[in-house]
Amino acid sequence: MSAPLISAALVSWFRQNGRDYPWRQTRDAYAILVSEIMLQQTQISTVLDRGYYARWLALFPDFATLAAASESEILKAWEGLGYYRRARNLQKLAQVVVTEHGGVFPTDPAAIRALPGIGPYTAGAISSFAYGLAEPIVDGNVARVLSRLDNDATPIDSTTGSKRLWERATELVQATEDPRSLNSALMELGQTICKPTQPLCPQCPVKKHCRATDPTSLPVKSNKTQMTEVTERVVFIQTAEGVLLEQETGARRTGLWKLPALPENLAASPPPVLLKMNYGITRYKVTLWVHEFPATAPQVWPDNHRLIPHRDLATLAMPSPYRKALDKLLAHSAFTLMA
DNA sequence: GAAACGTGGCA
DNA sequence: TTGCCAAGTTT
Repeated sequence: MSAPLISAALVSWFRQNGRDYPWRQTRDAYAILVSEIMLQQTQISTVLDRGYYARWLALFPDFATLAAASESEILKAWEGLGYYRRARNLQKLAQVVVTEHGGVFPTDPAAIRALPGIGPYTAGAISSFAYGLAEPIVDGNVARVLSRLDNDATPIDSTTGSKRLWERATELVQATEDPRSLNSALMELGQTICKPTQPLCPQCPVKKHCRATDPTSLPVKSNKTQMTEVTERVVFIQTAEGVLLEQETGARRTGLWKLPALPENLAASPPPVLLKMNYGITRYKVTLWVHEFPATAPQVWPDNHRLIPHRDLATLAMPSPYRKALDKLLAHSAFTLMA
């Protein structure tokens, strides 16, 4: 369909209705990059209202500072945002920019795409937002908008569907003199008008061009991963000196701290329960049991276990469920008052 | 190409 | 309370 007309209507709409976010007040590639990585699979309100974005830029104002930071500083600044690999990759990226690009972020889309943690969406976003290049973007919002516009029920997570979306996004962004506004408009339209459950079609700037007969039935997604229930048992061990924590070493939340796992030899007859919590992580529904640990059962803890002084607890990076559990446990603890 | 990877908000 | 969704990338 008529890409120039659709693009023009979107750009015009965005210029009048676009919201004023911090990352739209700058063309600094670093500041825009940080926003794009933080916002992956994460709501704007989380990033802004909880201070992550401003705090990160204050702690790590440029590539050189971020490249030289410690892993613990980075993880602490990211604590609560989830998908912690994003933070690691962001630092790797900063180190690559410093060592291989002379400290200057590349302007070539292919070079941007090659950086760690940068996929097709983020490469297009930075290319257009920071440099004004006519590079396409397809995120969850854009996929919804485009599939409705074309009334296309091809699953957006299929190869065919994805290819089609990127072609359409390319067509639209190349049909305007203002790629920055066009890409912003596509996302913001999905966010404010072309919403998942209650689209505001009467207010839509491209309703004349929209073929959707049943907007809420789109987009179609094929993959549905099954949730699995799991039980997790940990222990709360506290002395006057501090709390015993375990640093994760696996492939997931490596480097983050948690309550120590209940030793295998006690799993058969677990000690009394102090706290029970439910939380979800990716495809798992976890029931977390926090157990007492019998003083009569001395234990040699592996090397990744440390007795953390009370005053240092807040400086460590912990995944949200453990942070919440620890806060509750300490609220009822006599030692806390002494810390 | 499927699965893994966090978390908070909302219907 | 449960399920789905939100500016995706990596393996």
